[in-house]
Amino acid sequence: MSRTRARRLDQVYGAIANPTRRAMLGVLATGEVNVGQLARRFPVSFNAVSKHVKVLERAGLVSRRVRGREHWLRLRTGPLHEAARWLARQRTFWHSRLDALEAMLRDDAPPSPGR
Amino acid sequence: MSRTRARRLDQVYGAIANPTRRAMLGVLATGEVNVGQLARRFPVSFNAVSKHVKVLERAGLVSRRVRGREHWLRLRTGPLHEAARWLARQRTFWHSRLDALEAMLRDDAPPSPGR
DNA sequence: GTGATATTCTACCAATCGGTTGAATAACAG
DNA sequence: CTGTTATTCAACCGATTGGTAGAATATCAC
Repeated sequence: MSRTRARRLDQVYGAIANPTRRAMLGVLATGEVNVGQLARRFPVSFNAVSKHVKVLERAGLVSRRVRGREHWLRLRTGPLHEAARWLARQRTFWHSRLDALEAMLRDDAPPSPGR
Repeated sequence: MSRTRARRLDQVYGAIANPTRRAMLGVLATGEVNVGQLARRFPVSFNAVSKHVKVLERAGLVSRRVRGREHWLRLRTGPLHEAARWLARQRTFWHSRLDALEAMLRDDAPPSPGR
């Protein structure tokens, strides 16, 4: 995996690791909103929301269009596709590996059938 | 979404937001390894690896079986399935919402075809 | 027992995070 | 121009993070 792709994954997973930001993406999915509208939906300060938006923006999950004094935010699904694809790929890879391993252990020497 | 499920998502996404930990999961997929074997594969101190393992463990991605003085680690795919499923569900939901929105804007008043 | 090995625990550090408040900037409304 | 509104910027705070080093603990090998 390329360095830049890895960092993008860091940023996307880091962004959605926060419940407030996950909820923000949900709001963004209903259409473009500006920062103030977004802030009114969350029990934190305007400035905190502004910071969260910047995190989402840095991860490429949100784009910003400045229209007068208002900043309109738009959900970008590209990075989500990437993140989902990486997860799915790794998941199946890991699963097949573990299945093979389990089969091997079953034939050979079960160490502790635990869990 | 339940509180505990949300926190589990926080932990899983937080865990895989780190490239070293993602790589560790890759190693774990090849079978059980103990902490020392894992540490030898990464250019950080043994203690740093021990900490990373604890993060993965707290996220439910790794289980530990103590055998004498060695701690054997095993990849747990359950939380990964959950995380992937959540991402896939949200992704399609957001996408359909955005498609509907785009269609509406196309019929009504294109604000700026942007991107 | 002694010594080596595997691991965690404790303490520390600098950086980041999620939050706040207050000031600065810029655009609208009169 | 004045004032209000929308937003960022700057500074601060306490908690967390990713890393280190050293001490403590427990197991193995002799």
